[in-house]
Amino acid sequence: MPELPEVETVCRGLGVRLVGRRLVRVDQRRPGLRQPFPEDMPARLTGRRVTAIRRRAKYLLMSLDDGWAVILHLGMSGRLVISDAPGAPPGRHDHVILETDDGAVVMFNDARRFGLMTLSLETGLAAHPLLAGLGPEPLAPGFTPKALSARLAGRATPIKTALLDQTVVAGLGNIYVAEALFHAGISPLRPAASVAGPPAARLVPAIRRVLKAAIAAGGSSLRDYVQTSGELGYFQHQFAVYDRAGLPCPGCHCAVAETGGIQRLTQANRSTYYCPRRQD
DNA sequence: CGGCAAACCTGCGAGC
DNA sequence: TGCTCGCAGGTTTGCC
Repeated sequence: MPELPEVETVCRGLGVRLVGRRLVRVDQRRPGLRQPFPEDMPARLTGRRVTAIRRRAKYLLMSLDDGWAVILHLGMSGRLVISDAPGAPPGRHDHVILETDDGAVVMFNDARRFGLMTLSLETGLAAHPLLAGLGPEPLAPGFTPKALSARLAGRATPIKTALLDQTVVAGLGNIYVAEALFHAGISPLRPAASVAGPPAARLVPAIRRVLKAAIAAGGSSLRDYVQTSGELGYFQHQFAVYDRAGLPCPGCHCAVAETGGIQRLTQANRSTYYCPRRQD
């Protein structure tokens, strides 16, 4: 579910309610998710003031007033929902509950438990194993066609697979890779190395445009994802190819009977959607 | 090292 | 109705 636009949306929603607030209650309801929670996590968070919240790739980073930071990942099905109902009974998959000094309640809910929450010293974040190897932020100025080309050079793997690799570019997932490749007119089957150069000059702005539009729409809600307010995202209504196998390509303006419409195939065990006529 | 399949876990829709 | 199967936004591990 949550790729860069969804995590960015959640990050902004959390920032509004948490930055400057003190955590007065932390309820940890299981030992961990993808990995065990740190020893005594509730005790180490209780009483701390939140000084900043930012996003790196698909990770949320929450800085505390004692020099520590929370690293949080939503996995496939994670949600962070804020309410104003302290003491409300937790739901089946509410794993960690944070309460602030002004009555906000943040529920970390994750049915599939692929999410993650851990602690790191702020000064050690850059070198943290989860974060150290990440590639460039696609919305930052350093993400240029030249920079992307350098990371694709020499790679035989399909461009679809390469863009899912978080060390190539940070934050893309299955949805936005498909959408960006469509808008750039690049086949997901092309060897990554062949995208270096002129195609990368189309791909970089396509990635940026798709991500910005998705953030503006509050992300994409397919099954699990909601914003911190509980509202759905609505970028799924703007998908050109993702989850649209057999439907008409928005670029071709041809009958599905003639073109076959959007095609679905499997690459590296994930579904890929594309239009063979407009992407080569 | 590069690339791919499987594993992690739950829920849901489709088909029988 | 109820069962089984396949599939789902991500990441890591282990095997060629």
